[in-house]
Amino acid sequence: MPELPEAETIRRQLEAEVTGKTVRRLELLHPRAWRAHTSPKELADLVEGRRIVRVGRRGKAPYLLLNSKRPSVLIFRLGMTGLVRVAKVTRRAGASAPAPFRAAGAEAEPSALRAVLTLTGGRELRFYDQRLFGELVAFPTHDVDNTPEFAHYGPEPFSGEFTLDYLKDHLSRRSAKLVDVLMNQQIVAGIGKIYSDEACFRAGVRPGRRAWSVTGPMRERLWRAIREVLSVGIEARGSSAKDETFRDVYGIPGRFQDRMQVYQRTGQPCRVCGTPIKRARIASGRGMHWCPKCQK
DNA sequence: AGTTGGACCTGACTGC
DNA sequence: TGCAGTCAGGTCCAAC
Repeated sequence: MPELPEAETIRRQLEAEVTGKTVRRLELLHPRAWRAHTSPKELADLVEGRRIVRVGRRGKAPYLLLNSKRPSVLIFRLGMTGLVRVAKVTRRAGASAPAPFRAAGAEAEPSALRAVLTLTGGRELRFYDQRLFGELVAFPTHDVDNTPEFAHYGPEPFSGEFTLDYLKDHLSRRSAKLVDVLMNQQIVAGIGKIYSDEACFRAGVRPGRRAWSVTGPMRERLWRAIREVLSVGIEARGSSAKDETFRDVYGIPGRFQDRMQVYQRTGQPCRVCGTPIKRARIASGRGMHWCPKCQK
């Protein structure tokens, strides 16, 4: 599932690959590839003929800052299975459907192709999304943090705003489970199932605890663990575990799954103490994983 | 307002 | 072998 490390991997690669290029054309290949309140024409107007001046990321979403005479931003909401690929333009001008893309890594499912941005310089960006939870979103501004997409977001985990006191404050005021608080994008942006479970393991705290019950040295361990585990995830170029379709823009899987301690390891021995990893459901029906001995 | 649970979606997997 | 049922989770939304 694309979370902050996966989005940051995409951001870094796109920055190197497409900065300075101009979007010639946007093709939308599925009615759910863009947000419903924007028409395809509005979206195309915000993207086509504009130069990519910067590549950014907020939480789990990479975005392109575009400009010609007026600024705009194109946000990739990746949802569950969203992928962004960079490819050479291989089809002839005027052809309506892109040829299946084969990259150095695993091949993306051609039927999951939702949108194509043709760029200058013979490159194109392809947006794939198997389960259709992702979409493209654009706004006529560079003030990204104040767009409807991100206005309600909490601080970036690596920003100076995400202090220990900030985390303590939000934990103490919540009765929800810790894992739900960590995944709440309004509290801190960029954490999903994988990295919340892994941060809790690293901090030695059970993800099912009520947030207010996380007190004392646990809070500082958790605060450090969040950033450590996200840093490791970024270094590993994201996570491509068994059920995960994530690939980088070249089609290459990430390596964080090799470092996972609890996520998707139900019943397997804890790498620290050998106790079988447990799994339980949280409010939204999703799973959380923890070691019953290492985590209190 | 905060918390909880369902809906959305489809490929992979499970069990009969 | 085939096919219905289940699982997976990011985000939104309704109900309490």
